[in-house]
Amino acid sequence: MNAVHNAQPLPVYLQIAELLARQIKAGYWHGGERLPTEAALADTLKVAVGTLRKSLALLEAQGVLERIQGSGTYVRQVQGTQQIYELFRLELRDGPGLPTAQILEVVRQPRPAQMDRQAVARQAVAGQAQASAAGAGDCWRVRRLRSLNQVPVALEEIWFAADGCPDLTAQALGDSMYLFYQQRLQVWIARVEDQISAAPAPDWAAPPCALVPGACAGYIERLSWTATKELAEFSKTWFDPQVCRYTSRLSQ
Amino acid sequence: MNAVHNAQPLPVYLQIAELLARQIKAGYWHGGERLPTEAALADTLKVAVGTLRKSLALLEAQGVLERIQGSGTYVRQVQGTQQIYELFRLELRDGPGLPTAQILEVVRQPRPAQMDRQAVARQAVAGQAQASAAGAGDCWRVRRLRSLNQVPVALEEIWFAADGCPDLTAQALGDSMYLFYQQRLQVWIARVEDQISAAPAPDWAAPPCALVPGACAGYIERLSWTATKELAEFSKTWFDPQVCRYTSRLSQ
DNA sequence: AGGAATTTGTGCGTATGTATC
DNA sequence: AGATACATACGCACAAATTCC
Repeated sequence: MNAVHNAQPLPVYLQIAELLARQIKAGYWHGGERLPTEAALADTLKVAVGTLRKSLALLEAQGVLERIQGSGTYVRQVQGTQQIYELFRLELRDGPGLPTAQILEVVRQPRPAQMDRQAVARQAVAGQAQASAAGAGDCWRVRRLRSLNQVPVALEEIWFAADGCPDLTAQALGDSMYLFYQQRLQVWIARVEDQISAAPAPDWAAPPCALVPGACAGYIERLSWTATKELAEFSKTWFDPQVCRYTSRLSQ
Repeated sequence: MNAVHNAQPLPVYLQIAELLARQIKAGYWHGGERLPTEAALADTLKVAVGTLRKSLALLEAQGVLERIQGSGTYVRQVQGTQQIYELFRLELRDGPGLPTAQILEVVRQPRPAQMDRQAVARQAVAGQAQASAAGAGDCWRVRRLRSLNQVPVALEEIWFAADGCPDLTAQALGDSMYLFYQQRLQVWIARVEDQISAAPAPDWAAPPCALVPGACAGYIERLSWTATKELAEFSKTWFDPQVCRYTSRLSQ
């Protein structure tokens, strides 16, 4: 099964979440403001209240909104861009900033070993290891410098399958890899798993990033899956713990 | 407003999630196994399908279950203990292990500055800074050594308000602070926010933990809130990045 | 202080779409 | 192709928290 050509429309609740996030980003709703009530919003957006609630819950989990029972739904103070597509979770120490990216290098490489991980639960049941399939096809490896509010904060190394994307130049990649995946590869990232620890910065670390090769840095490994549960991306991120932090919110 | 005496029953969907997590921990459902269908489970548990789905979604977000459309709901392979109360998110590099804790120290201290943070969204609207209220009451500071499968992996420093808990000894604290909060203080932790970076290990680091004072370690700061949005806990965790990682899952 | 109105949280039930087997 | 199982969407009733009068 290839990753190309599954250009299905997004579920309504994701469209709504995306719409609201864009409106907030555009300043239509400003930080601290109270949104209309669920009933009013659902009415103007022509969706059921339950559907809207799912969108609002998602935006709350992402830290875009705060919902207070009996009071209302509020926009949290500062916001970055592209809340939905952008699963970037690094924030400056005084709060989220505007994320941008600068491409440092684009090369073609053999698929790294970390992308061979299997889905654990199914494997144990289905028995047959559902064919390691694509095998060890080539991957694109992209190196980027990430900034928040123009401040360089992290270095990224990203791998994704080269099939479905025979040619790739730095110009084709924008600030958001997820937007690129969706618009150019028709691949929608539905789930990510991050593992955060600390590690020496890579040997290609150099100014203008404050990281020094071998010096201690925050370190993130990310696996991203498509809506069809196929592994779509593997990335490593080294960030400067003096300047930014990884933020994770969980509610029950 | 004090934190004591709000012993309200948990919402049904949390009770169900708790029940399922305990059954899995007890081995009633084993790793890789497929659970009964939503309809069957909802029927035996005497709840509506929608309510059960909320429980299953929560357990999936916590990494306990994996749900596959058209196939079923599966138990993920290895599991720690107390999935619901325990929001511990450190895992060994080969997967989650059984978490335990050893109390190193319990002392009474003035409230740290980090616990004075305000709810941003409301503040901007309500204007009046809703009374810094409790002011700078005393806190208990607990230091613990955390292990996974008997392997020491992290050091923790935890603060929580001393009111409602005038006396505290190491014996009164179990392996799970959240269980302690719930059973002894009647405080239910509903939401946590973690910020992960890297930092030098504290000067009280010592064997049997592999961390060395001043050496680079993974570093987590956590704020925990009650269901009534009151700040309940502040903690710092230093972990050995050679042995374990912080794991964060997000799906849309 | 207190009660009514407002607003989100919880729970229930149903119908339809889509992926898997 | 048919049966099974989860995903999405709709709608309603009541509880709980907040706000306003």
